Amino acid sequence: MDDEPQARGTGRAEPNGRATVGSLARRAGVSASTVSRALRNDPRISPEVRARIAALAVEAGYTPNVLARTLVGGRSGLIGLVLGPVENPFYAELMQQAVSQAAARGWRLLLLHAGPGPIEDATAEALLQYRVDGCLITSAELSSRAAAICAANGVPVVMVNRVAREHGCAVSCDNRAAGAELARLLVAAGHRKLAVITGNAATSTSIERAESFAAQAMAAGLPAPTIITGGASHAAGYAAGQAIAALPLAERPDAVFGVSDILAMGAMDALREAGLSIPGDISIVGTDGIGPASRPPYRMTTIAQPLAAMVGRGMDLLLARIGGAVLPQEVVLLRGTLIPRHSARLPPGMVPVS
Amino acid sequence: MDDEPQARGTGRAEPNGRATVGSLARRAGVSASTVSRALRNDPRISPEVRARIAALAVEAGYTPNVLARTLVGGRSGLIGLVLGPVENPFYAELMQQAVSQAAARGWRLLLLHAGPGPIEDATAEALLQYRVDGCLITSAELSSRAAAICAANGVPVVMVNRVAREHGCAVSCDNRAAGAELARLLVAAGHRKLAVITGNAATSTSIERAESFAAQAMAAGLPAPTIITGGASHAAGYAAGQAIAALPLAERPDAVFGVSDILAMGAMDALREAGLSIPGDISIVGTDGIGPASRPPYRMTTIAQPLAAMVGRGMDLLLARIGGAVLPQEVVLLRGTLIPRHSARLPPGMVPVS
DNA sequence: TTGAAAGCGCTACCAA
DNA sequence: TTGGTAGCGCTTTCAA
Repeated sequence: MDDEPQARGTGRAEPNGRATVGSLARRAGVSASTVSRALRNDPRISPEVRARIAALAVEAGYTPNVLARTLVGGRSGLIGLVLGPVENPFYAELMQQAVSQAAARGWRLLLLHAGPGPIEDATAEALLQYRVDGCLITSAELSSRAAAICAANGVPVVMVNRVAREHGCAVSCDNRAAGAELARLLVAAGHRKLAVITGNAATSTSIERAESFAAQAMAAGLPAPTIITGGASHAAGYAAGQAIAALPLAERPDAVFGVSDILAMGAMDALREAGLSIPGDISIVGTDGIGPASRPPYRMTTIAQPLAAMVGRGMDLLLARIGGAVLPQEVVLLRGTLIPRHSARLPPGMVPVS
Repeated sequence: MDDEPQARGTGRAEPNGRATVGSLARRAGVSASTVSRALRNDPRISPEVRARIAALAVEAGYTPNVLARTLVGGRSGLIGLVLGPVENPFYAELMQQAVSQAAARGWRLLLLHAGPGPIEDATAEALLQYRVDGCLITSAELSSRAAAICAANGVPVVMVNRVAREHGCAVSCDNRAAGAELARLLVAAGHRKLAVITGNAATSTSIERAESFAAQAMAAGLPAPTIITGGASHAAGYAAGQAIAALPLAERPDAVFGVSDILAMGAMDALREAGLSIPGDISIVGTDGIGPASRPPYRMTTIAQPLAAMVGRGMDLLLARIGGAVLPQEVVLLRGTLIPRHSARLPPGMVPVS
């Protein structure tokens, strides 16, 4: 293990490894406790001593060893991050938010998983091994093993864009409101035959959006929307679009709701390839508000999720529980924003963005 | 710290906190040393004892505290990850590769940065504070501060998709070969007036691709390609496309090389909006091989980077240096793969994919 | 084959 | 205002 020759970098002030509280104490002629306190700006340390130690620390290139600090009983400052398939830009955008907002709070992210499917068991262990203070989950599912680990060890969990079925808090877009709003929009625009492309069957997000969309359509007196099985990828949306294009004309919907933008984009690509014009022949709407959906080929009418706010609220929930406080599990629903664009025929008077 | 009411979840075997080597030792009636050795499968421990302790560990839900293990002198098992702007799916795809390949090697990723611009100084510190064993950088630039930190502290650094200017190893696609190959392709297809949309001016990736593209074009007897200033985003490509469309007809190129797919996609969107047909009026080619570039609206002719191999080689380089071994800095160039698609008129005999 | 002791770097408690 | 001591959880000599 350690018998390899240690090539400890170039001329650091500390000849033999990095500066420590101990080495600073020796050089300053004070005790380690004093150094520790001075470095943390403990008001009990005299200004002179504090300044001297601070200068010394800078000179020596001192960096506190967070691991040791954590060992003695504090927080690790680490948040476990679990991401869904980043083929969906939604997760990539969410990740970028998470990184910057975590940094703003002095936290670091331990990237545990990214991709489809649940966390592997071995990875879930890392969450304990590194003593993460909390966990931010955005994947389709927290593996039951990981969930058990968190629950059993008091690691707070917050799911973003998902409502947890078992353990933990959640921050989510108001998916029911979103589904209903899109249905109302399509109805008002004069559409009579709706279809919905479903997402991952196991996710609350997909279910809620699809259900409320259908319920609203029926409440408006339309027949139940045709249900097309989709998935979580562009490819799944594409396949769904092909299926729609293959429908006999009498059964073809005049408006389609893809429960996520990436899905709706796939469907749009397939429908256009089949020779249909959007929104001339068929209107398409999605949800999420991802960047690519706004670009010229798509100009997707969608409900944008308030991503920054969602991540922020998620971290608030985490922070409140990291102290060890026993708080009730909380579900926060944030309202999305309708962005009317050219992918759908719009109700009279509604003007598309851009 | 520990006097707060600990909501220690459900019936963990250890009533008061997590199981430790010490607690297992007490329960097994042996010393901590023995437990430590047994858990690490030290051959000196008798099979019976080892089995007994292993069983006990499982029963108690024991997880080693990596932080403590690191403290005593070992590796942290942490790799710092620095990502560029994830608006470019290339970085998102790279991240997914990095996560799975790191996990396969028993490493975890500390996500330090994601987005445009260099790491903030405060973030760079984290890399020392958490004692990362190495660093994987894919951002436009390692801030000079972060570079200095790594160099001064013997933290191995590998840049992926970038050739480091100062410190560290690099794994990159053979960008010169890629640029030249695309130029040859366009020339062979009969194009006479080429243009190139440049990327971030500071990155080796962009410079190499653009330079070799231009050199090859001129070597084939064409005039120097028009240089259009681009950037790193779809928006930058879009602006470049608008600039091209605004050119007087006599100056308009008949083929455009965007040094990255995302850039080329933006340009294509703008050119189409300006009423030009692709590849009828203008051929467009890119580089990277990102997923969205293969979809119907784009069908981008591109050179795909061998992402998995690049990440793998990057981790190899890191691994070799993490022991502390003093190895020369190494630059690994991997060859990309041409994927001819419909965004460009192709040379006779070359058939587009899909 | 096992145990005792020391120490990694840091903070907290109790004295002074 | 400062120092001494102990201990977080683990590994690793050195002894037995």
